[in-house]
Amino acid sequence: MSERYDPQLAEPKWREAWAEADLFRALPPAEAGDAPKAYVLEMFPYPSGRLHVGHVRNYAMGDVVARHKKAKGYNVLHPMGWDAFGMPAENAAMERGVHPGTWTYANIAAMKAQFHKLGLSLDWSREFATCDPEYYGEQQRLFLKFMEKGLVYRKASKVNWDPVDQTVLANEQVIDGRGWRSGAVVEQRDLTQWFFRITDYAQDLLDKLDTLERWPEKVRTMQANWIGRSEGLQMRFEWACPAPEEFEAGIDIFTTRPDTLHGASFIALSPDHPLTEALAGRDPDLAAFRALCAQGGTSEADIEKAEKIGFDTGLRVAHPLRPGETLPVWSANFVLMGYGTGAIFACPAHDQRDFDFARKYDLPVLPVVRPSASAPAADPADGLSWVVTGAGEEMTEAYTGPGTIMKSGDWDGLSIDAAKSAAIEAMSARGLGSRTVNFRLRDWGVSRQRYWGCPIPVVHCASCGIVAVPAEALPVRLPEDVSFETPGNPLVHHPDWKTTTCPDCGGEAERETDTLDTFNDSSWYFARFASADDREERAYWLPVDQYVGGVEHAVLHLLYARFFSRAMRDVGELDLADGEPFAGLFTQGMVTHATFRAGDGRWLQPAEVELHGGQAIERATGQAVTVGPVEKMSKSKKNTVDPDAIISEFGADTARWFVLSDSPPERDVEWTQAGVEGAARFMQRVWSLFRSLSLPAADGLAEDEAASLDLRRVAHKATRAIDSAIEEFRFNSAIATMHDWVNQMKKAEQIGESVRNARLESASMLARCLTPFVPHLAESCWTLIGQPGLVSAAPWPEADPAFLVEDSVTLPIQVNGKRRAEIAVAKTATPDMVEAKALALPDLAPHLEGKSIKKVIVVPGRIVNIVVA
RNA sequence: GCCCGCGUGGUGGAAUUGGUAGACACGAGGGACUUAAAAUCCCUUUCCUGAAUCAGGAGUGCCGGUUCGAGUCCGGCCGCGGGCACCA
Repeated sequence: MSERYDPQLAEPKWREAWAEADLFRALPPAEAGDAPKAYVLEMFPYPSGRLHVGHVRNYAMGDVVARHKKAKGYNVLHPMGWDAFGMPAENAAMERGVHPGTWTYANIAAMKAQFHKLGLSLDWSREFATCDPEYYGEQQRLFLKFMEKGLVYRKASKVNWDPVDQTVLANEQVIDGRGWRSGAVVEQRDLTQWFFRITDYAQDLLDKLDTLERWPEKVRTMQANWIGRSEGLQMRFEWACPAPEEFEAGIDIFTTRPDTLHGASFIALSPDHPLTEALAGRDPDLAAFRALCAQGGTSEADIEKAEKIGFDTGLRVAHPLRPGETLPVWSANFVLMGYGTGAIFACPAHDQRDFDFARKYDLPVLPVVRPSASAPAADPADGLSWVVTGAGEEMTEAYTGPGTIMKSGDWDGLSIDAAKSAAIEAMSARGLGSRTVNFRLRDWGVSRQRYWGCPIPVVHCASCGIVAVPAEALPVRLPEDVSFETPGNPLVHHPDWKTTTCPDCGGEAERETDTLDTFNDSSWYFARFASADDREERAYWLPVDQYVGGVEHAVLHLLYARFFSRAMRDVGELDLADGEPFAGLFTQGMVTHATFRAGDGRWLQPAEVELHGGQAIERATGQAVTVGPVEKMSKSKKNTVDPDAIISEFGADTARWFVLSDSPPERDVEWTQAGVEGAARFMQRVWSLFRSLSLPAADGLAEDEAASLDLRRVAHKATRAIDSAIEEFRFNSAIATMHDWVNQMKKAEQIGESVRNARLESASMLARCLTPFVPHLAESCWTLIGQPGLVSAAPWPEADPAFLVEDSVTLPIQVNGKRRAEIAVAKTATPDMVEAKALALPDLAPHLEGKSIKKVIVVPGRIVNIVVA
């Protein structure tokens, strides 16, 4: 038996043993007996071709949870698959002429081999790729069910259009107003697109966030902000001038500040408002204004820089509460068509945007809220001067704080909240409006003009319109013979794929050429893992008990999946009462690395750099290297680390151990060579510990009972601490405990044979605690001390409560809150006994001399504090 | 601008309900073993003061408060990170 542990020999051997024993296959519900179920899932990867270290961290975390649950007696489902549709495959096709499917499946094979080397406890029997026709066929069936239920619709919407690639781009793909691939200036186009009615569930998606107790607060907040509920008044302003054609009824607006209605000074319409559009048809100047507004980019930076511009339409509406007063109707670029009604009433005194606009166009500023109830209306000490007309020189910004209503007739003296209610009541009574809730959340546009995605399973028939593809004709398969020569959607250019017949009338028809946004694919894969087609088995496994993935999916993926499981439930496809797919969520941090830059500005790979003390030197040239900030690993900065290289050099266990140690899982961890070497050293240290126990025992030595008891205490306490640390996702703490445990075992090794039995017991427990983290090493150690079978199949060690409590405790003694001494007392000592013993301590005499004791606080088992004066 | 989160040694971090601040690890320094190196093992490592394995003082971003006792709770600042953002 070798003195050194060799992961290259041991790791493949144990993986074979696990495969042979079929250890990680989830049991069907009927075979699970009394075992409770645990569905552990990590976000499945996009098959880019290479695993990166971030994946290693993500999957190592999931594996700790899955293996721990298994050891605790759960029937565990821990599957893996591939999020396989998407742009990179098409890019590869365009750049290298390889078919997206060929490229994707080759990548899957390569990555699966890498996955295998990590020793994860995955049930590969449920593997699939979302580009498998069986998978996307099922997705098409769901799409049609949603359509039947009215959850799908088509409408024209503005999209980012790349005129070179001839495709729609997501907002993330538009960089500084240009397409990320082509570099062409992106245009706004109106296209008819498919949408999912996610907004139907807006309220429920918001409400149920409160029930997701095992989700990070941060993610819940982000989703709540994204859904963006706001309550207010939707009301109508009626004309005080000849009404424009087709808009005779007036203008509907939405406001969250109905309390400021008396301070209204103008109406602002979005440039995209139907009324603006209609008026522009007759007024070239307004048309030019609209064109000007459309020019601005959609990026955040553009919006921030954009100056407020407006156009006076010349129309006027009546103020509903101030007889005889009228308000001008403007079109303004800061009003969005996509929110509320696309029109607002502006109260410049109490809204900064309205204020800026009013200043620019010399519109009235009419304050109707004063900051404090007591201050007289015209008191300059209020910080506001109550200018009623003109440009409001005295106000430098809008007042949006709390206060009391004034200059508002009956509402004077009311609080803002009371005035809001009064306004809503008043408008309801006049039949002009009502309380309304608005959401920031928009319906989900799912159309993509792409080849490598799930085809939308409908046909367009000249006489029947849009017709669903019948169930027996699913899946609608992507054509294999496809060309990427022409820019744009290959499905449109394909010679005959889209040509078909109408399922209803049998006449000529065309297939829909849009494919589904790839977020659809990841919105229900967890249900598919639970079972391909058995609803009861899906009900058994769902919801996912522990989901693990990156925080970058906090909104989109996690929100879409929550929508999908509700929609699936409502079309009778899923038995999930509250519609929540993920009961527990953990978002892990990234793996970062220092960046290195040569004198001439080239980025250098970590392997090209040698560190000497504080100095970094380029190996090839011997020149000094600038060590840059620690950043997320990226190819452009060359600060990536290849997991394969690490595994070949140190083994998978070392890589797993390193990415879980030191930093708390939710935080970023910095990859360092020294840290990896430290992890590798620890593997050897553990190995030597077990090896010394595998040597033949010396005879005839009496047992050292006190030392044995100490060691057993260490083992049982550590087991307990590791157990709860894993359950609470404090893997770094679990690892610190194991370090400490091993240090204690090393000390016991020096004591030797007289504590052999305790060392063996401790080692057996340690091997089982190590298993979720470093399973291969744990197997080798388990075998080394003669334990039967596989430790991966062994139950979690029981911590005996008898060893968790000490007979005596060491209490710190404070005088006026400062620690001055400590005493050892029996666990059973009463506070009085502790107090008496503490006061008698000679160490304390100098601190008590000449002072009177006012109080003695004894917290049993914790601390003694003597208060003196 | 709005909404979250976080500030602890040279570094990553620990301290779970207010109860010995700095566990554990990395790095650094010193030592043992060795012909030498690797490997391994041992010691030191928050700061300041002192006749210095001891004693005293300070210390968890800053200022203040509550408490016998605050890294932890409260108020106000400062700094960093993240999310959203003409959302009416």
